Amino acid sequence: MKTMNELSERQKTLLLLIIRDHIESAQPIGSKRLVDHYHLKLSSATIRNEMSALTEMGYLRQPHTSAGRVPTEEGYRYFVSQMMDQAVLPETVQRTISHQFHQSGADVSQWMTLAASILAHQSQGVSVITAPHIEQIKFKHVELISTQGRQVLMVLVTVGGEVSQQILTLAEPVSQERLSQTASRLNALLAGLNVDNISALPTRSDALDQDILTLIVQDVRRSSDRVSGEIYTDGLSNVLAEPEFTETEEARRALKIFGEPSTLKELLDRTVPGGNVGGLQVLIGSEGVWEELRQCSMIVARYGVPGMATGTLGVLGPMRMSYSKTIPTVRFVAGLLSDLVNDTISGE
Amino acid sequence: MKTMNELSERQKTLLLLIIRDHIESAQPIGSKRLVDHYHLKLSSATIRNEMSALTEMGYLRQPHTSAGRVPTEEGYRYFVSQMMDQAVLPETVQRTISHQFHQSGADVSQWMTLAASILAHQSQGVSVITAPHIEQIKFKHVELISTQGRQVLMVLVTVGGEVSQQILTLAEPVSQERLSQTASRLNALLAGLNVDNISALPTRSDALDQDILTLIVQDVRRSSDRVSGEIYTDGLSNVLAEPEFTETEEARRALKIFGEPSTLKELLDRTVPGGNVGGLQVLIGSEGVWEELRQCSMIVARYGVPGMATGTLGVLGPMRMSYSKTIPTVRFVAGLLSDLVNDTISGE
DNA sequence: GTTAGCACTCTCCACACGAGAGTGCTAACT
DNA sequence: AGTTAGCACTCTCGTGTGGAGAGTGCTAAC
Repeated sequence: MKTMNELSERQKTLLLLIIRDHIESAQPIGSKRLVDHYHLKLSSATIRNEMSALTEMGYLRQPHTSAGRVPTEEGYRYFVSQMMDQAVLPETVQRTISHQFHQSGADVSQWMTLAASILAHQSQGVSVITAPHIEQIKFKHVELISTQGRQVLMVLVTVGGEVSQQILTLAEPVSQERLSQTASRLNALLAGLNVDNISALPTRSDALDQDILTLIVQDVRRSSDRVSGEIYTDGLSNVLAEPEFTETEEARRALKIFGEPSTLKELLDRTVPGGNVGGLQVLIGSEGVWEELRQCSMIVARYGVPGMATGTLGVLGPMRMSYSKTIPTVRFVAGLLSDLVNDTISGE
Repeated sequence: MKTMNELSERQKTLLLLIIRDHIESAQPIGSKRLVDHYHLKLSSATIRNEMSALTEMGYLRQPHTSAGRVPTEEGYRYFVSQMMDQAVLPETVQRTISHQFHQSGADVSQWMTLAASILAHQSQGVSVITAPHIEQIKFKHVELISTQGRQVLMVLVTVGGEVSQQILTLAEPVSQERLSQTASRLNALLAGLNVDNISALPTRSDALDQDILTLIVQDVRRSSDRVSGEIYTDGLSNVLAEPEFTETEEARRALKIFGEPSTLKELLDRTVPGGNVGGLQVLIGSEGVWEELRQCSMIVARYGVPGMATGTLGVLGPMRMSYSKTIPTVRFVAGLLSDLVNDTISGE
């Protein structure tokens, strides 16, 4: 295959046409079909010549000698690079989506669920989102609540509004009053500090204060270390509807990945190690990091406020997915979520 | 079919043997196969006669004239009723499972994930668990934390240790100091009360106190109304491995239900409306409430402390699932979770 | 009551065969 | 030189046919 980049104008149109048609119909596209459907001013023979050339160049492929053409990974890549910038979500859709977000509560988990649902529905693929994760965690508030005997519930709030809770078991029972005093002392001491600041503090004289302080550091450090937040997903059943997954073997392999949230999470983590917010990444076929997903494509983006709180969202689908719809949707939703994160971080 | 309950001893053994074999092999069982595998002191002809009788009685079925026999729903039901009480999880497995729980953190969500994973793994089916849900919610503690401008984070703790958080937007900015005062007044006032008690309280003179109070009632009421807690699931890919789901149409329908957490939740809610803790329910085939799950069976149990906090756990699999392994596992895990819930409610 | 024997039925698999779709090539046309 | 019509060729897919194999039910003998 000669990868010379000299696609004639006609070859370009033809290639895009073929890919578009194949994305819709899921079938190999033949020369006759092309002339029939789109009234081109060319004969099928001419088109055959061009198709032959495109095949030679590596953009198309024949499943077998007497079938139509199917795009190769290279073909899809060209297709995506062509429509990448110009693809825009229709006004009406944009407004519908925004509307849904404004109707939903101000709760992060509701946003995530909604975003996952919208992405899955629009793209007819599987959507995956990680909750926004605070990158530089700053302490805001701690609360100690005695529950039963030596058990104490510690609620830790960070500047971004993330809340983590943990049940501690103390060496001996402590009154709620003393717990409250400890909490208020620590609140005064730690306000606005990050992990490193806190670790650098001198040891406290009060034993209880010091114990709690240690636990706080542990907890904050733990959530700093996590690469991403909780995971949300939707649209699993979409993928089973696609004809490329009729062979059960294929479906089984894909399901193994789509189905288990833990795998999906790892997939996202692996895929966008340090991607920039705003950028959109389109991984086609074997470009992806996962062996089992050779047949699939993935569109991922990071959202949030860099340096503060970011998350990842993406859509996973067959290589033959509707890029022209999915790409702008992912882009739009990422923007929307970024705005929401920005609002909650910096007040309104 | 005559449903006379007069199974001879020999028919009983034969029926159980056939079902056990079919659960393992997933294939219709013929008379010859039976004599070969299990060295019975009978000829294939005699077995054929008995099989014919069992078919007549509705316990077995022939997929087609010249195939072996396959259990009917009735057959499975008989099978389950026979092994229900005697099936016990091996000591070693029990210990392994307990061990895993003791190794994990003291966090509810970790317990759930672990339980789901264990169930799925042991049963080779799809596991579903709802987090323990407090039935009679009692107020324990509220905390108000000013975040940015008019936004306030409200953290609400109930007696069971459940924590809910919510972001409020007040009419005007309020100092952290005033928020803390309001919180401590409300904490003194509401300690140990349930929704109805709180609703019955006279209106507070302080406007801010009253506003927050109203929000607390709303929040508590909302979580009281939910039938069950958050849902956890695992083992989706197991089900795709089963031969009965090789026909894609079948698989697709099942996936539509297994795949979306919301559907699973509804399924559980519908299935165990008022089941008692400790009891185990086995739903075989069309006994279930879901049309699409005619081919499936479900084993569900409730766990927790009745009247306080309960949840549901279950395993969904093909009708041909390994009941003898799954039933005791579900029972054991339910007991384990009940103990854990009991511990966190009543201290240790 | 049990068993051996046998005819019968039905599935499954392999193979062949024709229809259909699509191609590549050549030769003629503009 | 680029485009087109025509044609032979190739490959898939659906259908049909014909054993081989498995399992049954029945009958007659033990």
